[in-house]
Amino acid sequence: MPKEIISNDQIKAARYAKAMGHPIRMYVLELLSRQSCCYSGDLSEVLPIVKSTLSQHLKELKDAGLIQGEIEAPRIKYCLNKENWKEAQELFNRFLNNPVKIVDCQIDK
Amino acid sequence: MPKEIISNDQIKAARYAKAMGHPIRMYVLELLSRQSCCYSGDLSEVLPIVKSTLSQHLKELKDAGLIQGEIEAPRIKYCLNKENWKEAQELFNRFLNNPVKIVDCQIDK
DNA sequence: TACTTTGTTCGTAATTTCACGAACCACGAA
DNA sequence: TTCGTGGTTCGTGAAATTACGAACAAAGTA
Repeated sequence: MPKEIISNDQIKAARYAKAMGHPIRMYVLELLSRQSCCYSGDLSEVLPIVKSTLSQHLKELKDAGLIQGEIEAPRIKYCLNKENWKEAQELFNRFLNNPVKIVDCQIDK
Repeated sequence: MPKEIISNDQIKAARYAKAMGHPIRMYVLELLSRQSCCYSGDLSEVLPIVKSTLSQHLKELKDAGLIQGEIEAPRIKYCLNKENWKEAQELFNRFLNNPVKIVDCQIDK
């Protein structure tokens, strides 16, 4: 949709950011970045939303490529998608840790 | 809205992430992180959207606290909101650079 | 086979987002 | 005062998001 002025990295970073743009999804991601995996039922017990809504949030994280589910008996085990998580880390690290210049605008007129 | 299970930091990070969740806004933020400031008109010339839409995106970034505008003659100069930008950096750095554990779930049953 | 557990999908409703054009406002210049 | 210039706000649609409950599906257990 946007022209070539917008880089692929910016589009990718925006997609990851959008997936992170909800407290519930942030919670899940942070949990998975510390705990390696979890089950939807465990989340459902703790979070203030019904399971169908949680399922939707998990689907969004999955569609964005940030997590992945693995069938395990009656349950489904969720973990980070390591590959894409790494990509997101790199994109955001590069983006955020750009040293902010103090020089004023080029266009000074 | 969410219970106490979700931390304030997660809510804040989600708010920043949401603001970053569009390629246009990503573009603006990345520009400002390299260039210290810019004018809406310059962006409008380059980006494939009309100026009213751009204005909306800039407002979202402003509302999220990531940028600020300063009136300057006929134009408005936009820069990063240094304070909040720093906060976002810290939140995301902490969040993203959590070393991913390889140990399996606690709940192994 | 019937029951239970675990999650997804469906249908619905309220809200928000995204994009556009038209109208408007502030302010310096003629 | 009138005219540009530069942006914002308003009004409007189309589409996406968020949330819920009900219904459904898969797979192990009685």
